[in-house]
Order: sequence, then structure tokens, then C-alpha cells
Amino acid sequence: MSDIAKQAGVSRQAVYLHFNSRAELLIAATHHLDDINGSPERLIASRIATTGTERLATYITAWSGYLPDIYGMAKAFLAMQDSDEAVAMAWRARMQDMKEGCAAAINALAHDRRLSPHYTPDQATDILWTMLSVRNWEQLTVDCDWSHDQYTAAMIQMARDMFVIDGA
Amino acid sequence: MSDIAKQAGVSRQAVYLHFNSRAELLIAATHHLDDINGSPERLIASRIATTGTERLATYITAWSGYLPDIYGMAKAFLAMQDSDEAVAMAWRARMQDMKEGCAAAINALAHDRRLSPHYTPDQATDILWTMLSVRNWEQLTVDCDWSHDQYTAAMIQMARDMFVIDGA
DNA sequence: TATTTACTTAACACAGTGTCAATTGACAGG
DNA sequence: CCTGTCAATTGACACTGTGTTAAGTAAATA
Repeated sequence: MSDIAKQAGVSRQAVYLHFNSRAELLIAATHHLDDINGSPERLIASRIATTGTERLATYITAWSGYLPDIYGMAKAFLAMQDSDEAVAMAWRARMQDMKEGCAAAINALAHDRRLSPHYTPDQATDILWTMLSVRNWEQLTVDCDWSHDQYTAAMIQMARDMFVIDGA
Repeated sequence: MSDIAKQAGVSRQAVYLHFNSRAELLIAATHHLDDINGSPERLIASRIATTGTERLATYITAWSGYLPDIYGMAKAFLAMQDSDEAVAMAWRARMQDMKEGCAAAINALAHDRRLSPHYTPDQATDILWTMLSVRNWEQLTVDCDWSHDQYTAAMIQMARDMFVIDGA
């Protein structure tokens, strides 16, 4: 809070005149970030793809483009969610939205009868959702030093290998 | 620290007579936990498997049996690693060991010429390592409410789908 | 001119980690 | 029995960080 106040050029206490708590400030900051770069809409764009396979790829591509933009905020959310219930809830809601995108892509695939029989649509959604988590992106790009393109390509390849069976 | 002292039936200050800091106590606790249930050795057992495919499956099974035992400690490590460099290092070292196990399984697969051409052994290792992370286990078992067996089966299936190609 | 608004400084409460000094009780050896 | 040592005790303190409160100020607004 001190650092933020310093950056903003106001006193530490003045921050509390605008936001009641650190958690509230963090949540307001995400809303602001969403406003200035219209982020969540980008993920919906993938829904225009017609086949399930395409949809899976476009969704992964969209997510992978979106991730670097929200990574800073995400890290703050992840760090605070253990100590603040409101932050945890806001983060869960956001990740739940993202899961819906996964579910939509998997369901499109199932509708095309191209979903692997090894998984139910729910299981496939859970796996895809987990695979695309911010932590995993962080691990691959930061710890394993993957480039953005490597990440995107590998996630698409992986989703294909696991979930898509050849058309009859 | 207060809670731990209370549980141990000593004063809060007495804990500092044995461990210089919260981080040191946490690290000592893991060593103790390893001693009493000989945990890391379990992961090495998978190395007796002969073929790469078998090795992949036994390693995943071993890791999946090991995970619930260390989950409590792991959570403490993950929560502290942002604020304490010593904790972060200890955790990284441990995860690096686990990564070696992944690499061994992937390399055995590559040796058998059964590794998918979509990935280099390093890439496959990174992906497997990421896929088997504690966070992912937590997400699937806690958030998605998967059973232990479901988790194990899905991870094995996933590794097969992604990494193993049919023998010639 | 009077009021409102946004902000200031300065102080405080509270929780948590880590430190320090003085004290106590038990136990072992001479 | 006395003495030294060891482990633990109580009680105090320093420091960081969040959040609150009170009193005051400077500029815009009515």
C-alpha cells in the first residue's frame, strides 16, 4: 500500500479514502485493466469458429494472447487469495468464466463426435482448464523459459493429441 | 508460530531455541516427514520398469501416491516461497528432483523410439513436469472433486495420448 | 464569503516475526 | 550438599504492514 501510494504521488492514508482495503483496490484495478484493454471479450471471439477442432485452437490462441496481459494482476490475486476471502472469490469467478470457454470448446468437439472416448466432456473440460492455468503458463514460460509461440503451439498440440480423434 | 508452539505445548519463544526462523522450521519439518515415511525413495522405485511406456505409468502412479502425503507441506512451501528465498530454494530443489524423474521416464520412451515427434525430450519433460504439478493435483482433486484414482488414470491416459506413439 | 472536497500530517490499534534479558526447575558430577 | 549446565519460562521490546482516526489545510464551488 505504501509503494502504491508513493507511485500515485499521494500519502498512504489517502489510498484508503478511495479503496477500503488492499483487496478492494486490487479488485478495482482488474476492472480498470479490463476496461482499458477490453480483455475478456477477446476470449469470446473464439466462439465464431465452426468446427470443434478449430474452436479449441482459436480458444487456446486467444487465451494465450490474453495471459501475458493479466499475468501481473493474476499473480497478485494468487498471492492474496489465501489471506483474503473476497479476493479468492473474485479470482474463482474469473477462472470459472474461463472454464466456461473451455467447456464450450470441448462441447463443440463432442458435438462433432470428435471428442476422445477416453474422457467425458466434463473431464476433458477439467483437464483443459487445468492445463491452461496461469500457474502452468508461468511455469512453462518463466521456469522452463518457453517463448509465447512455443507455449501456444504446445498447448494446441496437446489438446489435439488428447481430445481430438480422427473424423470417420 | 504461536499455533505451532501451542500444539507443541511450549512457549512461542521456545520454538526459536530450536529453529532460527519460520522458514527453517518448515524445512526441518519436511526433512522429518521424509524420514518417517521414506517418501522420496518411492519415486525412484519406478526406475526398475523396463520399457519407456511402463516407466511413464509407474512414475505417474508413484507420484500420485506420494502427492497426498506431501500436500500439506507443499501448500506451506508454496505460500511462503514469495516471502522467503530459502523456502523458495528448498522447494525449487525438490521440484527439480521430481523433474529428473519425469526426464528419466521421457528419455526411456525416447530410447524406445516411442516418443511422439511433436516434442523434443526436453519439451516433453517440461510438459509432463508441469502437468504433474502440485497445483494441478490440487485443482483437479479439490476444485474439480476428482478421486485419487481418477486423477492417476487421467494423468496416465494423458501422458500416453500426448507422448507415446504406436510401436512399429 | 462560506462550504465542500480532496488531501495532508500525525498518531494509534493490532497482528505477526524475531530478539533479548532475567529467572526458574531439573538433573548430573564432584 | 553444592554447583554448573541446560532447557524452558515470563515479559519486554523492535520492526513491518494493514487499517483507523482526528485535526488541519488549500483549492475549487456556490
